[in-house]
Amino acid sequence: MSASDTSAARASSDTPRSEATRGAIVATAERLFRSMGYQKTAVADIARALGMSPANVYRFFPSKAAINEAIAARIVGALGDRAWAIARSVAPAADRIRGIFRVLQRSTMELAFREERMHGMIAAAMDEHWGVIKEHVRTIETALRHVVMDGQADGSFARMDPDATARLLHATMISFCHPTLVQQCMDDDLPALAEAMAEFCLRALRPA
Amino acid sequence: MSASDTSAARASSDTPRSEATRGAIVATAERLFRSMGYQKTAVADIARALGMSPANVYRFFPSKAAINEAIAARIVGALGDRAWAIARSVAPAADRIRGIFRVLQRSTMELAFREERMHGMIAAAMDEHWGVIKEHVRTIETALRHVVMDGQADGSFARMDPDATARLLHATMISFCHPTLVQQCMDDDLPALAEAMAEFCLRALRPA
DNA sequence: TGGATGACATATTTTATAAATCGTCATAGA
DNA sequence: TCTATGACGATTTATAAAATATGTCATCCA
Repeated sequence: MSASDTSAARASSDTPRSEATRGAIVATAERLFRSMGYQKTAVADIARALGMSPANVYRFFPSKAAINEAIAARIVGALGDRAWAIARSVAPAADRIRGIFRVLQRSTMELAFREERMHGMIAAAMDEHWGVIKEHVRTIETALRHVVMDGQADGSFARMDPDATARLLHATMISFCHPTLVQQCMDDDLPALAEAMAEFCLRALRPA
Repeated sequence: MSASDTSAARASSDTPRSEATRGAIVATAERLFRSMGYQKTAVADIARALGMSPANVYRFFPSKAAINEAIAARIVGALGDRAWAIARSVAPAADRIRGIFRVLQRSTMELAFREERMHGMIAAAMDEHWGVIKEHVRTIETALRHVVMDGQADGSFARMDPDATARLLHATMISFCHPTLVQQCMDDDLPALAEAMAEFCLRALRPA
């Protein structure tokens, strides 16, 4: 659901065949991006790995940037999925907030440590306003709003504007989830900050 | 008080004469940094503008980086001063929190719009962990702690750990005060975010 | 005819080279 | 003696040329 409609070539209408080829391109590109970085891999590299001509890749993606975005969408899509898995769980709303804070912090940190290449790509995506980022922010804020509304419904959260509240919760997460910042604050104890921030936000959310 | 002891040359012990020369160098450097950017101005430019030789500049500063830091210290020092002016005022603690959030947001935004060059320098200072930044963060967090403790003393804030609370408040401000982020989110309504975030934090601070 | 390709024009990146800057030091003037 | 300077090596940065990458198109094959 997350990373399929990223304005792909659509040269051929969405036949299953071309759908599969797009998937193969994305999978191969992701593998190459992991090993050599997205800036160093040429579409010629991707094409060669798939045994096709470079020109043919452009039958399935309108540009290299579109391939970049598709991979970035997979990465942030995984984050969004984890957040939503918690948002939709049956735990108390407060625990779901804690869980989302924790999982997004941990995922971002793992990305930064174990997949520096991908981490750098996401950082670039934010610097350069790639389309996927806006979508991802929306996903996270919607998940947060979902939990906020649940908490309001069962009386554990105060009745503040759900949209505004979700935006604020997301903003508080930026300090330990934004790629640029986690790289700047690598020596800080970000997991502890995330935990403390969740508790702080829950204080703000408690009913009057 | 803010930007004087940034590890200057100290070649000559702090005679008033050399103190004045250091000030002249800083003032000239700042002017040049404003007009042509800190990376494009050579110490030769600074020296020429002052009618002295480049080598002589190094009698007062141990390196170009030290000059950069001195200027950066002036910039962030001004921010810290404004924050402290509010922190020490006699307004209710809650209003002082609001004021600090507002003034830091506005100052950062003005820097980004009206003095792009300096804004870029501060962003670089954060990326590259210049010493001034750690100092500045401490200044801001101490000012926040000051207000938090005042609020706790008069019963308007809950009795949470003042240090941890100050760190959290500062972390929430990052989303609208960090140079990199304000440049990324220039189209967002950051002033409104700052206002809303202040109210949100005050909810967290209110006593049980 | 639908799908793939080699060849090609343009834009970007890499590389090799020249220029400039940073910072040190021995020396000169007050 | 204290302050300032010109000259100098090491390192960075600007520049121009070569190489590579991107994206398009007419052509070719099933």
